[in-house]
Amino acid sequence: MTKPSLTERQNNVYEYIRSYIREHQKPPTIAEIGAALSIRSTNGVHKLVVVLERKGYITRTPRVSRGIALADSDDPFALTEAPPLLPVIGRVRSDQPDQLRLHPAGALLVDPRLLGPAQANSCIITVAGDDGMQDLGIRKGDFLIVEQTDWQQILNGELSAVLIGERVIARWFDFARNRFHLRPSARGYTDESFRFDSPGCHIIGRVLSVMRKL
Amino acid sequence: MTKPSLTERQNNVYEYIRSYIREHQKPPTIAEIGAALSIRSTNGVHKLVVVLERKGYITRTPRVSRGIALADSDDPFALTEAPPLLPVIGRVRSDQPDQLRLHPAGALLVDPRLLGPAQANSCIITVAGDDGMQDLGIRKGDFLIVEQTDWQQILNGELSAVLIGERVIARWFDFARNRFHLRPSARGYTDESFRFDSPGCHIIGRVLSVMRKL
DNA sequence: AGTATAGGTGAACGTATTTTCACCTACTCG
DNA sequence: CGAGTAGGTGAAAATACGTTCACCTATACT
Repeated sequence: MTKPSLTERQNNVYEYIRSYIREHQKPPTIAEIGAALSIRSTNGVHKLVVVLERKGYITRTPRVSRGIALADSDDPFALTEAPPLLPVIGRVRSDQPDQLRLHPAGALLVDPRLLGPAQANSCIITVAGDDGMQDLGIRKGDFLIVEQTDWQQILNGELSAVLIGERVIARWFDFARNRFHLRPSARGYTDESFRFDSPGCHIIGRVLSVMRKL
Repeated sequence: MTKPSLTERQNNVYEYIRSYIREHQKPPTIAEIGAALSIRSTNGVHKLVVVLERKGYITRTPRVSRGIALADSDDPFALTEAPPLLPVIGRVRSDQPDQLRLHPAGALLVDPRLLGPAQANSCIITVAGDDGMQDLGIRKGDFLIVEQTDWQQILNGELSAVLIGERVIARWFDFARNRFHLRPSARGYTDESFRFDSPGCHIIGRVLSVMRKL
């Protein structure tokens, strides 16, 4: 898919945007482009920028300052293929599961292959809160890559991440007769079950991968 | 030149800025930081950001939108530095340990923090060849991030990756009386020991982290 | 008890930035 | 010629964004 060619003036703008991003690590404002190319009216720049977007050279976020991004996927300065940086979830109360993505305790870079078919923007990282899945090789403190899903989408027998109280635990998932049954794999832990609408228990999603720093 | 330490909240802000830049190729606005960390007043964010600047973690351009930049040029998340892509080692014979980095079976992107202080270019990824460290949560098939080192640099009691025959296994390392003692953690596996110059056994290095795709 | 520090709220203010409007100039093409 | 396109000026409107002010709540320290 080859893009429409640019006029000389359009190319000037495009090249300036690239060089500005390389130098400043952020896109220029409309006015900055104008100053660099001696265009006195921001409107003149605006029109050029609109054309660049229509021709597919850049993308823009309306009404956002510095809302220009390079579209060119094989451009070394574009944000293409930025490896997924997943938020590591800190302490969250199970009665506020919607705050899961807030208060991230940090973020970890992961290889997209650890996510399988899941979309990176629906994945988060939690910390295993107990040793209930020790026989599976999951230990307390391990990082769990979790695909956030509705509990309806988790199949019986899949490994799920569950928020109980303020901690996240991994368990085999089993839904029957209006109740979750959460089965551990380790001796010393017992099955627990909750009503699907229980306030003390929130199914976060499917566990995709495990990481541990020794 | 070590910087003053950050409070938890300050660190939240700093990490968010880093991840935002990584994802969007431009710094966040004050309001965006607030939204992400559930700070309703831009002033609350502003104060945190001012502290980050005073402590030397970021630099700012006054009154300019998205005027935040990471100060730390050797920051692992700076755009200039590519995230480490470690080779995944395929089958290698223990009598040819120097071919470890040849014929990689692939490569995985890892977060530099999983490496700890180790240099990325001395690290490789191997696949655990047995369940001898099951009690440590390492199972056959797991990816092991290994810092390649001389066996002399491994301390007794550290977890080592060892090439025996054609497979890599993880074991507790113990050197005494001119012999390696390799201790498993799982029942059903027995200690093995080798002379330090034994041809059938090659110490690859220290195990830093474990990853597993479920 | 008194004080300092970290972290907030909510509202106001001023500037930065994008967007739009009316109108202009030069060039190309049928 | 008449119409369309590219690129512009200048000004005004509409937000986005950074900064500041007054005041509040914890927690730690002396």
